[in-house]
Formats: sequence, structure tokens, C-alpha cells
Amino acid sequence: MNYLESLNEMQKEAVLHTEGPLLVVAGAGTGKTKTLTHRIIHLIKKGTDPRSILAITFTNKAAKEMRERVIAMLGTDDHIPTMSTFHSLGVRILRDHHTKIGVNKYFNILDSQDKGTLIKQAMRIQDINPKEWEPRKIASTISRAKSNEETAETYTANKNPLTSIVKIVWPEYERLKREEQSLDFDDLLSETYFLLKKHPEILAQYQSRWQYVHVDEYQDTNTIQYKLVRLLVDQHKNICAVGDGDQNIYSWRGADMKNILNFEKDFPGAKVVLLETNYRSTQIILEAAHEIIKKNNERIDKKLVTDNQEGKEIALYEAFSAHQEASWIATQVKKYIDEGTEPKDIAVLFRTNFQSRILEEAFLRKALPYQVVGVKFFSRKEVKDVMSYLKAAFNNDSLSDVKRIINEPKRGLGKVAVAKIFAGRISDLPKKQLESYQKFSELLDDIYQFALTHTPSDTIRHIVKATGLEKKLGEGTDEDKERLENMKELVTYATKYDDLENAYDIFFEEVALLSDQDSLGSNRKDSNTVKLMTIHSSKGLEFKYVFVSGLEQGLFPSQRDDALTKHEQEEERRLCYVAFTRAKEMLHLSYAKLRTIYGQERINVPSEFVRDLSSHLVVEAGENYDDDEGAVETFYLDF
DNA sequence: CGAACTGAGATTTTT
DNA sequence: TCTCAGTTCG
Repeated sequence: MNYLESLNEMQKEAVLHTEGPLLVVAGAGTGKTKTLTHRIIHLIKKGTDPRSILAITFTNKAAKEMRERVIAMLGTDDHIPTMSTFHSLGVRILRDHHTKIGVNKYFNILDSQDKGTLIKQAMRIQDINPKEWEPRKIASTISRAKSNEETAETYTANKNPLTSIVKIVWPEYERLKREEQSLDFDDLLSETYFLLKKHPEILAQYQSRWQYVHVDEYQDTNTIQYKLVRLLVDQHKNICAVGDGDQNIYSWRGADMKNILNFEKDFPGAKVVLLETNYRSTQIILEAAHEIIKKNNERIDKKLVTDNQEGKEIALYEAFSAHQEASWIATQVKKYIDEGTEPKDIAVLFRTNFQSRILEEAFLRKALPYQVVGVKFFSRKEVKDVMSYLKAAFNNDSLSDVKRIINEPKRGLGKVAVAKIFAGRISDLPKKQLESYQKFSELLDDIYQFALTHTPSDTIRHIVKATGLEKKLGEGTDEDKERLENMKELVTYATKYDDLENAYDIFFEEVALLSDQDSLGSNRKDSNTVKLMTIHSSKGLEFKYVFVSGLEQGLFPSQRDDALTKHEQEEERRLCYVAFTRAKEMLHLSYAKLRTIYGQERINVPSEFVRDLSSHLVVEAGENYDDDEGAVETFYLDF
């Protein structure tokens, strides 16, 4: 029973309480994942069949981490519990019962780009001008409604004119999606929920299979996810939810904190365990984080304690320009690395993705090893193209895939030809185009045949060659060559799946559901790098040294056109809390008085978050760090 | 049909 | 400033 010894009293309580509902309120760095994995191990050691245990997370990364830990502790990887994200759980259930919802077993999963295209198409069909009504807004309205249990039929318009447009576009969008045998991200959850609700016999099957259900990051569940969980645990009531209201940062995506606040009401007799001992950060960092979060009203008051050292004061740097800020950060990072810190122990965080570019430039100038987490590898055109060839080869109905690649590389099949093909008027094609189209069909067929006897990575290599993309890009510009490199990176990525049994199924599914955090890094040899990422993607991670940049009013807290609602303000605060609590030893904050956004210079005031910190926690960092501004000039003079 | 040009909008955060 | 979608012209 030595796995219990490493736990503190509260953690142990959570681990040992196996029967009946349990809520673990776990602040940042209090050993949430550890408690969860130990609980799973405990259940198994007690004699529970591992296959009757389910653990649901939000990201693939979290699921993967849990899986690795459980496998390591069990010392075996067969008969392990089901550990997956909400979305991939949905995919699995929907695939098993695809006939019930009337889609192909290998239905396609639309990413947000595909979704946008389809929404626009639906708008055009319904004669709604995409310039007058933002497709993005319509898409997100549908998204929100779906995660609130609504459908195209039940949705009703209100006074807001946008809702009347949505009422028209939504059914059309659903129709197009069906035609393509596709589901979007929201469908993966809502279709699963409706399926289980409508078919008690299917629900009963899953209920009796999963007797112990764990939900990570419970504060981030939306209505559909919450209801889905309730259905799954309705028989045994063995639910263990883990979360922290202070880390709810996805309410813009429908995450509803009420779910965690109402837990005891929803599951009568629930036991609640609070984890308040932080093992991660210094006292100063926790103090600062608390000064930020305590100003929120929508929260249960709690304060983390730690036995860790007091630690160093927070470094605060006021830069003149964003360029100077980046330069300062790079200088500090270099210092740490020169002193022997591993690059991977350092992270630079920011509120919005566009801030990464200027940081990257500074890191490049100093030749620091870094990696931008969230570089959208799988949304790169060339990567999507190759994936579309593969998907289209397996599923000829997937119009969006076929459309992507039918003229890539150029085959002389333009808009007009494509329209004819999709209308089934192939005989109307001029002779040349007909031949071209036939060749294309043969190519897809060839890829499919090849795939049947080869691994995913071999097939992708084959696609790059057989389509002529290799030749075309290899002879092209530097940019083209980089594209080709990305395709080869995809080959490397795919080798991960080569030895699996249903390699292609799993490959398609995972690629579609992969978030950008998981896509790279783990399988790269150069993972010992400084990580640059948004605060959102840093949730759940920890680093020795953390830099939070761009602490400017309007940027962080972020503010767009109109004033933030109280609720939005509090979410920004929670985001800041998450950012601060990533740091183990030392936190660095910085802001720039001048920042260029859309090529327009903006003058900034320091973030309210900086002003909220007591002076004894903070020390201002030195003045001038535009050391390489000069260097850049010399560089140019030399030429 | 496709290359080249033009103008508008973008930058919150993600499965 | 950069990227994308739409339009024009060869």
C-alpha cells in the first residue's frame, strides 16, 4: 500500500472515498492529478476491474499524462481504465452507434475553419450576406446554443436581429453537414448526449460498464458535458469530480461554474474534500496570486498555504516598447540558461497569440532554444491538404476534403468544373477536364489501395509523391520547401500510429481532436526548449521560472470594443491567477508603454493586476535593455 | 482556367 | 502589418 504513503491527509481522504459522489476542490498546485491517479490505482488494487473505470479530461495532453502515470504505477498497459477527453469519448460512442444518428461510421470531424466555410455556404444558400452578418458570430451563437442543449429545431429567435439570422442559417448548416457526413466539435458532445437520452438500452450498456467515473477540471464543464456526466453516473452514482472554481477560464466557451457550485445539490450525500496545501510555488508567488483572486466576488473564499520557502520577490519590468520588453525577457532567459537552468524549466506567457511574434524575434536574435506552443501545425494548409487526400481516399463523400484537393496541385479543375462535378453533371465536362477528373479519382483510389497494405506514415509519404506535390514544392520557393518540410514532419508524426491495430481510425480521430498543445513537442527530440504560449494553454503546467508579458490595461485584462461585464472582468482575473500559479520559484512580470497592434501604435497604462500587488512582493527590474537595438543597426551597416 | 491584383479585416482565449 | 477572399485580366 506504499502508494498511499506519499499522500497528505486530505489527498488520502479523497483517494479512499471510493463509493458515492465525491467533489475534490483542488487549488492550483495542490496535487490534483496525483490524487486522481492514486485514486484510480487504489480502486484497481482493491480489486475493481480497470475497464470499469472512466476518467474524462478536457485536453488530450491531460488524458495522456494520466494514462502514462497510471501505466507506470500499474506496471502494465493492458486492461487499463478508459482515460479520454470529452470529445474523443463522444467520438467513440458515436462511432459505435453511428447508425442511430444516421452518419457514416467514419464521419468527418470539422475543425473551426471547415465549420466557418460551411456556415458561409449555408448563408449564401439562404441569401444572407456574409458581409452584413459575421459568419464567426453566427457560428459561435450556434455553438453556444448547442452546448446548452438546443437544436436547430428548438432554437428560437429573440429581439436580437442576429438570432433571426441564426434561426435561418442553422438548419441549412445542419443539412450541409449531414450531406458531407460530418460532425462539428459541439456535435460530438450534443449528439452523444441526445443518443444516450433517447436510447435507454444504449445508456444502460455504458452505465454498467463504467462504474467509477472521474471528471477532471469540472469547473470547465458546459451544460451538455454536465448532463452527459449525469447520465453516465446515474446508476452507480460513483462520480469523482475534481476542479477549482478559481481556474474557470472557459466561460466564453460555455463552461458554467454553477456545475461545480451545485455539486452537492446535484449529488445528494456528496463528500467534499478540499486540497489547500500547495506544493508548487513559493510563498511570495502564492501571496501575489491570492491578492489577484481575492478581489473576485463570484468565488468561494479560500487561500492556499505552503511549506515552501518564501522565495524571491517578483520581478517587474516596465518597458518603453514591446520590442524592449521582448528583449528584456530574452536577456533574463539567457541569464538563467547560462547559469545552468534547463530551457524547458522556463515559460513565457501572454494573453493573445499575436504577442508571440515579437518574443520569437528576440529569442532568435539571442539564439535561444524556444518553441511556440500553439503553432497551428495541423491547421497549416499543406498539412490539411495531405490529410484531405488521405481522408478523401477513405471517404469519398467527404466533400470538404475533396473540394480542398481536387485542384491542388493544379489540375485545370476550377470553380466551374467543380460545380459540375458536385452537381453530378460529369458528362458536361469538356474532354480535357473529364480526363483530369478521372485521373484524380484514380489517384484517390490508388491511395486507398495503397493504404490498405501500408502504414499511415508510408501512405502519407506515398501521397506526397503520387500527387506530384513533392516535385512541385521541391522546385519552388523557400516557402514551398518549408511546406514540403511540414509534410515530412507529418510523416514523422504519423509513425506514432504505424504499429496500432486500427491505425487509420485512430489516426484520423486523434488528428481531428488534437489541440495545438499536444501536436508537437512530445515527439520531437528538441523538447528541451523555452516554451512560449498563451495563458490558456498553460493551464495545468508548471515551470521553475515564469514570465507573464504584456500586462497592460486593455491587453491583459483584455478589452475589445465595449466595456467588460463584471463576469468577464472576473474571468480575466482568474486567468491572471492561473498565470501566476504556474511559477514554482520565480515570477517575472512585464509591460510595455508602447505597443504596435495592427501596425498602429498604442500607448498603454500598466495592468490593474500589476497595481493590485503589494509593494513588498515586487521589485522593479533595471532600466535599459534595448541592447540589441544597436546590434541590429550594426548588422545592417555591415552590408 | 489561373495568376496577379485589390481591399478589407484581423487579434482573445480552444476541443 | 499581414493574410485572406474576391475580382480582374491575360
